Amino acid sequence: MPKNKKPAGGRPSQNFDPRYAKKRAGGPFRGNDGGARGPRRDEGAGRYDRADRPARDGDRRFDRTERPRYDRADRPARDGDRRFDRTERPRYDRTERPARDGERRFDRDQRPSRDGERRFDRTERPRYDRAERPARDGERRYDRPARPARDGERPFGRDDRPRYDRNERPRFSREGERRSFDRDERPARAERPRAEGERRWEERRQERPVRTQAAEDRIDVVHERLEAQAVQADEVSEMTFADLGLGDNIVRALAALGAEKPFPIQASTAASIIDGRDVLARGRTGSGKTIAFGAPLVEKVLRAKAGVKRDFGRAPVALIMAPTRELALQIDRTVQALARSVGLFTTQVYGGVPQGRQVGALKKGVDIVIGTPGRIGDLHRQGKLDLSQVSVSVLDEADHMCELGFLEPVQEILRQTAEGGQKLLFSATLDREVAALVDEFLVAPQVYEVAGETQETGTIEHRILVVEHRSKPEILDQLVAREGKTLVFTRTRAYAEMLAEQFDDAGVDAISLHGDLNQAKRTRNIDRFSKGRARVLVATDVAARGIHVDDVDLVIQADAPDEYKTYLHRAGRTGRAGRTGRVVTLIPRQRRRRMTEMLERAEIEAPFDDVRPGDDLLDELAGAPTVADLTA
DNA sequence: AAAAAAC
Repeated sequence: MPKNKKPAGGRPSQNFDPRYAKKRAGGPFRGNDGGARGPRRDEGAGRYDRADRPARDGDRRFDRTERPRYDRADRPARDGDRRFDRTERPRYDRTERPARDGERRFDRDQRPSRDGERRFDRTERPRYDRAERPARDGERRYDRPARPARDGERPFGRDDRPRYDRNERPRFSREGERRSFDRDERPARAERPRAEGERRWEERRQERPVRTQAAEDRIDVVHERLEAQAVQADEVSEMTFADLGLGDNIVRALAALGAEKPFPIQASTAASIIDGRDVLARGRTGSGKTIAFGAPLVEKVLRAKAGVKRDFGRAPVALIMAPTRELALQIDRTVQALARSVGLFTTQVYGGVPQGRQVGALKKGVDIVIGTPGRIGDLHRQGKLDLSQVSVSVLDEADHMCELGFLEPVQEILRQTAEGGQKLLFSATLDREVAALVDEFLVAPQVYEVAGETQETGTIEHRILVVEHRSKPEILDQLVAREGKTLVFTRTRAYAEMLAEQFDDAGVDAISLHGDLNQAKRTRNIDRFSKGRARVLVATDVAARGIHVDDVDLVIQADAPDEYKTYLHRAGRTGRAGRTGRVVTLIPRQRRRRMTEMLERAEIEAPFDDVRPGDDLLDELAGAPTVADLTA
């Protein structure tokens, strides 16, 4: 029973909801962060706000957000227009000029020190050492418990490594340099007779030992458990959300979100989560993972808080982490709705926006924090986010969060949460990669996947188009000239930007999404695509995972992905929640073999077709996919 | 090699 009877509206966290903040933060500015530093409307509550009053007749209102910022540098120089470029002017250095006659130059260090004069000498000052200062009241110091070294583990310390000596390094020499390579002289690889003992790239790759045997064994245990706990979809098909142990308010909130009946992954994991078990769960893209962890998480936090007053400034007890800001925002939209229904509060903590708002929300007190690792770690280090009370941590896209660059910050954050806290790891491609986290943080995890949930039973049609490199732009133009929503993936940010412009020039409403855009623009663009105001979104892999946009019926991979997991996630932006979708991947001729291997790993069947601009097949593929296409 | 994630 929620202690807090106050309705959710009018409570502080509304101010931190990006949907409300959007108008203020947004703006088609180039190269700044969307004017987010301006005065905030919610700061002086009750102040008269002109924008809030309905417009009077003939009332002209100036809307800052609609006017593009004037950028002098963007305008071509007019004739005789002199532009000053700071970088080109050499710095004026007084000391380099010869002293003029009779000029006295003052050099402090040369002059004998005057009586009683204190001179500052860096070397005399003792170094400030945090560890030597007695801990302040309530200050928590992180001290990693000394743990015996694991087998084969090298303790960290630079001293045992021999110093790098420049002079011992063999000299670089151009002698005996390889003859320059001539493309045309060499026969194509397939035809070229194999030299004696030659192993080709694919074979070499297969032979390469990837991990030590110990690591392999440990990982296999995880993998086997994954297989062992598969839940049959029909076993749980009769369940309702109430049967799973969720309270009335949450069940009603779920219905309002359009979730009337639990999907298999939701039905199978809920009981374990509410029980407080550690959970690993794999569920196909679009199978409802957010609700699968979100609803039981809210239920659990609610039970833990039963009878406890919601104190001002209370520390969060649950943490959800995601790999991108957009995904964190999207998760919050679902979890916040569930949490509010029972009087709990959530806040988002992610980068690219000023901290103030997030810190303000934390100061008031929240129960569930949702965000990305960078800012969460940052606020924690600044002492603005107390993680010590977090007893449930969720990692969405867990395998991705274990990749290079993500793993360490994630580990560091999890180490700051309450000892023995519950951990939930979710992903559509949950695999051995999560072993690093499982080993350190999970205790006897329950592992779930839904039996029979394979790509073959999915609702997505896959096609591979083999194209000439030079005809790629035209082919893409032909594919995106269509009615439905199209999501185009590229490998780089620059190409995403370029394609969006190309489509725009061709008269197709296209926008981009990638890490070179400021957060205001990112949020605005994905919002425009969701609402259908732009029918084509060209994105990097920032949009590959987890992002849900209704009714995307065509995914185009302008660049093929490098990894089968990336293929599955990108493809999973369509065909969600049982709807049909189509994925078209463009590859150059020489990539056929690699593509075939990738599809095998992903367990996807897809026909290959050679296409040229203007081919009827392109128009066909641009049309809406039907169920018949899937069975064909 | 690129993308993501902090200022």
